[in-house]
Amino acid sequence: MPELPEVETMVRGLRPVLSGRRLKRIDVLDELLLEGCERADLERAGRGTTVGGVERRGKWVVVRLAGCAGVIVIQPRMTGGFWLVRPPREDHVRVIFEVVGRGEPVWFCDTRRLGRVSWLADANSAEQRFARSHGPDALQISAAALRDRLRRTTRAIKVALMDQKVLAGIGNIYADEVLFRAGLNPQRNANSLRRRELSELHGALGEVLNEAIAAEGSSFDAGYRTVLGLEGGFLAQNAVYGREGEACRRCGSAILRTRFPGLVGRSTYYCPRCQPFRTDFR
DNA sequence: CGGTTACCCTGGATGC
DNA sequence: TGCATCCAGGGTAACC
Repeated sequence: MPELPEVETMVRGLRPVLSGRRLKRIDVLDELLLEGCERADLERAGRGTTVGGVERRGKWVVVRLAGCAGVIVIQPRMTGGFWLVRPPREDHVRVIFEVVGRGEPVWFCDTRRLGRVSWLADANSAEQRFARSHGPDALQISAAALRDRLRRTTRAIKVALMDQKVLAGIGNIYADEVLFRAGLNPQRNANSLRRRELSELHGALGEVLNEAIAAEGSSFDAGYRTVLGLEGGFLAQNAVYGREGEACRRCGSAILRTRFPGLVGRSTYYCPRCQPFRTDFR
């Protein structure tokens, strides 16, 4: 669920509390989330260390530690999130960050424990690790780079958009929203898109992501919340995701929900009229 | 190597 | 009420 807009919202919420501040202590409550480091490594890195900055890389949260203390990388994945107010479920707290001079700690919670937390001794190695598994950030990618990357794959355009190696930051919700905005059927082969369609897609990408960031992301059920425990408002204004059977805001047709090969177990929402599979290539 | 699926996890909803 | 099943979907290992 946390995709680019949700992670960007987390980072913006964490920055004033962590950036330039000194960590007192890190407490790892659930070692299952640790990846590529020991509990002792992470806890040692956090003792008395100043935070140099908090940044987003795709769907990763990167906490840079000052000096040569390395970086902490948090991948919220499905249900991970930060809390600056006491979280509703104490048993879902996985890591606690105590900050010097701040009464309450920063909690990292993760209901389903699919999130990952790691500490890397060297900031450069973290960047390299990210670059090996990710393409350009979805908010930064140029129209030309997007075009080049999409015409190299025969997969469905939605599958390609969600591939972090193609571009970083898009998941199931925003893939559907971006494709609606661009008027493209999610099952179109990525390499079948015309130049104008790719241009539309690039424009839609920036628009949708920026609108979602402005709304502080997408919340439904007991999922994602902002660091203050508030719901993100994007799903009150979105076009298709979660709107099966409801009227398309543009043409009034009923929004459809489907599943298709290449995206096992994942729902795709689209408007059959605004996003026809066949196009007339006017 | 590109494309596709299974699996990791838990809690809430649904069905009998 | 109790129990089984399904669903949510980000990421990666493993497969064809």
